Amino acid sequence: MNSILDQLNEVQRKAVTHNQGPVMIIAGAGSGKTRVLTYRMAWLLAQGVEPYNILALTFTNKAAKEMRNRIEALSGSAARGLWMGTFHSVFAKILRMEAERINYPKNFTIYDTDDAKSLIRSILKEMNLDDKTYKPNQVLSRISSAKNRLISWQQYSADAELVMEDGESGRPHMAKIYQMYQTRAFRSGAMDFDDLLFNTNVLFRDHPDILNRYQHKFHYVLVDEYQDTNLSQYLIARKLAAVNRNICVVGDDAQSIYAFRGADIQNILNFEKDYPDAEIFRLEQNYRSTSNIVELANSVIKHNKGQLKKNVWTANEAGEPIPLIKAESDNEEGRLVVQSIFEEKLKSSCMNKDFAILYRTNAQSRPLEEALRRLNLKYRIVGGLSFYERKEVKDLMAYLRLAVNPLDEEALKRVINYPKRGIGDTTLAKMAVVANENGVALWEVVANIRHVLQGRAAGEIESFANLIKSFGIIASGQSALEVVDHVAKASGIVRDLTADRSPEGISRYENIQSLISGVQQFVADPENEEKTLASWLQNVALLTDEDRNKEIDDVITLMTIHSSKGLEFKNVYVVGLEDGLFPSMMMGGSREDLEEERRLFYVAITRAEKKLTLSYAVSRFRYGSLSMMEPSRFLTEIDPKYLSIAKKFEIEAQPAFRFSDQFGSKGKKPSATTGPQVVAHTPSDNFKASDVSALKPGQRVEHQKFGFGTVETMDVAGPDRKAKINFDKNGEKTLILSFAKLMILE
DNA sequence: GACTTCGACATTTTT
DNA sequence: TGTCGAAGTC
Repeated sequence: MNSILDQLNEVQRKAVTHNQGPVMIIAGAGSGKTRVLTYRMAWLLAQGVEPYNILALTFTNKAAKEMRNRIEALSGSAARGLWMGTFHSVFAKILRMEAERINYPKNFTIYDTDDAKSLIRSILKEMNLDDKTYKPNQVLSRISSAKNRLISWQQYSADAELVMEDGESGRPHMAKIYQMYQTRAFRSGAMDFDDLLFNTNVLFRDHPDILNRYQHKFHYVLVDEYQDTNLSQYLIARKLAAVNRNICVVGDDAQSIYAFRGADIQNILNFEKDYPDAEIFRLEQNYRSTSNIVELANSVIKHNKGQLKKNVWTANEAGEPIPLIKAESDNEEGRLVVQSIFEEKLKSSCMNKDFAILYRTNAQSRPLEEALRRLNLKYRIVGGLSFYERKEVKDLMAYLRLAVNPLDEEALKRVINYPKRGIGDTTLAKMAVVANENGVALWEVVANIRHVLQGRAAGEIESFANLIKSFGIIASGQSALEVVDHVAKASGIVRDLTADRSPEGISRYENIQSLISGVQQFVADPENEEKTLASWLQNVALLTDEDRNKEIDDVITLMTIHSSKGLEFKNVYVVGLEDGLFPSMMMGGSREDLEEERRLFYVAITRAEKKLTLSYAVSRFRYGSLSMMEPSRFLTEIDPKYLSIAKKFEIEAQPAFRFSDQFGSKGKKPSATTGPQVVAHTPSDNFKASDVSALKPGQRVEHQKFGFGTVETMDVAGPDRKAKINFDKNGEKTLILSFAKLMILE
């Protein structure tokens, strides 16, 4: 075991061997974070700690899987039985064992985001609410953030402030929707992602005996990516570690990029307050990247305030300076980036898999794909619509869900008329009314349809109910593989798909086959103790990564920066560095939002080992029409000495700013000779883009970048309506209203 | 009840 | 731009 410790630097070694009491490891990008975590567990195992006494929590399946592989390489079979997985998967497992205690069926369903949205839509319809004021997405995220803060629907409706907020934003029925949503999901024997964590908290709160059992079971609790925990997760970890106090958290506040889904960076910033006796280790040596890359990243992140003190450095060589590519359009950006990859491949004889292209939004992938195809470069897109989101896969999954839990309303609605059996919307609506009136699940009505309906439709419903019941019987008796195979055929899905001989139809059929072989693999994997359909479903419901993609393929990877977290590539291209896109204009414009975007940029930069390339386009197709872009403010924050064409950037930056002239601005521009030609403006703390459809000449406005100004003239209304605005510090600018971030004052 | 067409709409990130 | 839901037609 000592030989293992030899592979660590001094701080790493201390962090690994200091295994009693609370520990926080602040791990800079590329500093061997995963290595420390895995060695720490291997070290514990070597000290004779039983694997089932160790709980390791991650955020992604990918991270959990990688850690498992690495520990197995170190400890071999001793690692078997470690409790390791995502927060959601570990606690789904625990909830499943303890389900009766909180009145859920043992085989509860896990609703994915689509199920949740569809449920919200049904509720809105039934409550006669307009889904334009109550956008399902917004409703869901409001509910989600409440649950992440452990606010039940009862507390929500009793909370004057929350209710007032909803009233002010024109959505007074939000609390009621939340209540309905929870009630219906509960009746369906279903939990959404947030419920898994919320209900774990409920379980531990209301059942001290259970909490006590797990507190004593887990002698050691490790949390990866601690900066991404939300309140719900934070409390779970804290409670579980309260007895043994052997909690070890690893994270990097500079890489916190999930505030939008409730992550609270304060959790890591306050660790020392929570555990005054905590031992803190700082991993500051970066082993991944060239010093140019490390220092460029540092020069970016230092614009954020309120960080944990750390100094990331590297002993690696300086490496190449960072090129900045300027393109006239998104298509040209694609061509230039791909061309650069092509040349780099020849020059340094890299493989395809040594390259990654990172962007802020999935929509940016298309021009890149086209360029890659033109040069015949193989690539793979991570994210986008995953395998499990395909219609045919979801259809089969819905049948399987029903086999395990017929109460599952979303699954029921999905397949009650697929394949076609003449049960239409009218009948369904009728049944829904009956279900609501009696406060029972939709399934109860379906299963007892003769009490409600007679006639042809009733006959169809009856045979559907019998089909589902027969699936249920098979599911409880046979192995997952047999069930899936049977259900695929008996449901009529296979027949429906094989009837379609078009290429798409064939590929749909192949997806079904692929799902079946997925079950086969699951059943064959010794790591999965339970081989039932129910446990497979639970497993799959929490799978989003395309873990299915074999890494052996030599392909270029395209993905969002978010999904690149934790990965590294020899060559990284960060594209679309334009204001409004990155940083995203969807963010409110507050300092916190901007800082999160900046951390996202930091994450992107630090994925690169040998060579980093940045790019932006002057114009880009968005929402179907062409829009003019300005270089990202982040580019101006980079110390130019790290850019290979720093000087050129300054010169080339001008055309980007000149575009306002093309729209007729005669305003005087500041005669700066270096840097961007805009007098910097820091948006007010309460800056928020206003609805500008009613903007009038004479009004005072604030622009995020140009500062305060007065509206001079307005174009006629239209999709690219423009306004001429005279800015106090930056002169006249003509802005396209649909893209300008303006706050109307007074 | 099934199918077609049209129109509106939204486009940030994920367990 | 493309998706998705709703209304309209057979």
